[in-house]
Amino acid sequence: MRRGLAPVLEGRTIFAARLNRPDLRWPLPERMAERLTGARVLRLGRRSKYLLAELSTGETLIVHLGMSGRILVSGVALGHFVHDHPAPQKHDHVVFEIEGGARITFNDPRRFGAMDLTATDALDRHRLLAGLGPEPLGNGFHELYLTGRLGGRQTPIKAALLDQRVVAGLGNIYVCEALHRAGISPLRQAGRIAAARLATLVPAIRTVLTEAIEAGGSSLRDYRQADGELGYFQHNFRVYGREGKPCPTPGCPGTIRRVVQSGRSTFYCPQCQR
DNA sequence: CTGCCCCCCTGCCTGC
DNA sequence: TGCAGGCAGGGGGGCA
Repeated sequence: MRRGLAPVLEGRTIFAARLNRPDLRWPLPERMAERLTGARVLRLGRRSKYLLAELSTGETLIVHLGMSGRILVSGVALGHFVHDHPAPQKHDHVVFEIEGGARITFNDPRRFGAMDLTATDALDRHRLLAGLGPEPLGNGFHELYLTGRLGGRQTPIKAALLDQRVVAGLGNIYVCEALHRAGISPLRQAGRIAAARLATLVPAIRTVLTEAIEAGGSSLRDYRQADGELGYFQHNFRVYGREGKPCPTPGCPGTIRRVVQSGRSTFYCPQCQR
């Protein structure tokens, strides 16, 4: 999402912001439209699943897509196509008009998404960002860190990896996929994973994320890239959503199972994940 | 602090 | 055709 939006946002001024309702998951920030209008986007960053638009006003706009959120760019050339402004859709909650003709529309049927505005120099202390663990693709995420962080924990590894304080930015799909690649059962207690297996988990997580980003993400129902195109990593899922299908691990006779852990679906192969 | 459970909300699909 | 129930890429908050 960040990669798709950066070219149309970075260095550009926000000409207008239209709020079609006062809240998403939480109330939108006080006077949000006024605080954004006329601001230039210096840089579009990301931390965990939060998009961070650093503004010339000294504030940063924080955006989270929740489960069903989409951000759509129209009115400018993206790749080979000029995407005309589409007809307004139900659940278009926030619309930005950008210098250069781009329109950025935030659409979110379930409204689990969120936006906030906060002083850039206090960004690290923002309540949504303060407790986050290391970035899985960054230097702070490695075997030693993981061993230390998971040591003694009784919770299943699946739940631990979904805990954003342990590692930031992993969701249900990518945790399932990474555990399968590492040969670790999602049911296994986090504190009781052999060091050798934990060592494979770090590269497994990195590989899954890198491949998924390269594929433009995973489109199941709602997700679209910034240009409206579908992501296609869903075609590379090895376990997610594949209950009853044969395990794709070469030589593995297993069948993918679905179980529920802390209220979320887990998909795994009981044969090759231990 | 840990682990668990509920909740926020809409839409879509299945089965009866 | 209608309706109930289950499910969905997240994550805050309350509870024991």
